[in-house]
Amino acid sequence: MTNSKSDTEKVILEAARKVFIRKGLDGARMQEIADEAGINKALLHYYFRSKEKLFKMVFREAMGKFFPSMLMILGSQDIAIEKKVEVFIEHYIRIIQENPFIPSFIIGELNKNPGQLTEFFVESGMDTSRVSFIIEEVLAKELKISTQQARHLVVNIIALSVFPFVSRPLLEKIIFHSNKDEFDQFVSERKSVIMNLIGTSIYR
Amino acid sequence: MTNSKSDTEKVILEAARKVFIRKGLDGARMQEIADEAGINKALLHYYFRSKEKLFKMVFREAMGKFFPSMLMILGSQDIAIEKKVEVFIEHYIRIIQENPFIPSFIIGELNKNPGQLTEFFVESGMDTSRVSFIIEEVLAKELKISTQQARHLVVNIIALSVFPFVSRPLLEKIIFHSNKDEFDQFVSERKSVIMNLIGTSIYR
DNA sequence: CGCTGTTTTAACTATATGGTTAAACCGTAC
DNA sequence: GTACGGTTTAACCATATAGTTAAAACAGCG
Repeated sequence: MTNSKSDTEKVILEAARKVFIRKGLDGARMQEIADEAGINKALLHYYFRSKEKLFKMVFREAMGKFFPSMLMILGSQDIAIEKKVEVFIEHYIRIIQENPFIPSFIIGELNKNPGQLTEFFVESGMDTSRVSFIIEEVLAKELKISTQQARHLVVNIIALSVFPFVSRPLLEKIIFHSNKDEFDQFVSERKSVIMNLIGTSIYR
Repeated sequence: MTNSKSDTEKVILEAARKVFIRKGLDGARMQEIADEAGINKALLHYYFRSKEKLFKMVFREAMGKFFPSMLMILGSQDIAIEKKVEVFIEHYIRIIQENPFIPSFIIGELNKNPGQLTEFFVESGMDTSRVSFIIEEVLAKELKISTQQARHLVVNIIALSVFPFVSRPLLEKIIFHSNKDEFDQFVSERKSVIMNLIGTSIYR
């Protein structure tokens, strides 16, 4: 058996992450998570009380991989805005590549339970006024564009970065004829494609 | 009771569409679909055999809303390519606005069962070689760009069109402070933002 | 060692779920 | 009216599921 309480919690969380992210809340089974963790199912309840509480932790953690660091990059004061956008794109694509299933997981679960899941995330400390500040006072000001244009910019970057991953099964099948190497090549080009596209809109 | 077999099938399909698209395969309950349809649950099995078969029909139908018409628009021979891209973007955004939950549904379900769901769609008649033809022989040729660039273009258009909808709960909360009117205003601007962005990359 | 608190286990529970069954009902044709 | 095939219903069923329970096992301390 594991050495201590914190190890068991960790083992459970790791297993839950794997299972929830691929199966979603409804599709995941507590026994499956227990099997993945190599523990007795009753421990899930002992440590986390319920399936939903366990899911909440995994969901918040998943969200937390994507948003806070974006604030840090765009909010930093010692880099030129164009460079910040570049680093942001680079960073974003890298995070997605390291966690390719998380965007689909978030999108799918949000569709099923938008209200509560958004609250889970906001509760976790997401500072929405900080986001607005970054968009209005940093992006818009430094790029000399309107707040709304800055919003569009952020959404465009995220959209262009995320989409190939969330639609991967389809793109591979339909456009790349199940050729994974070609798809991977396509993905490796995304950074420069996005930079060019976004770059022209910033400089225009 | 309904008048005939075809009415009962229709009523079931409509109810199943509503429930599956919001709850997904695992989250939807057969009793819930029966309640939504106002029929006895056993009829679901009588007409459609199983939950999965019913889901398959709904999934294929949902996919069918998004892809075939894109081929028609881009494949038509009597419009200038730039106009075709414009009509494509316009059409795509309109379809999404009319079916705002479908993209999230597709993305979420694909994450859970990529192999089989992709097959469901391909089985339904999606002509992947026709897609390649459109990308290579129409888009790439007419725009005088490489096949790979044409692929990026299609993915960019879809990404920019779809993303605000799949991330709506979050965007509304984080960027628009739950102001639905502002979000709707933002969405209404997407067409022109996307056209400008894509337009500059086409003409560059 | 005994005690206490914590962790883990195996068995159990109440309820839900997708699916089945048999009979009742309906519409049509003779 | 009867017979027949198709549709619908209410009850039922086998299994799965999240969660509970009580006891065993463990760890640390005096």
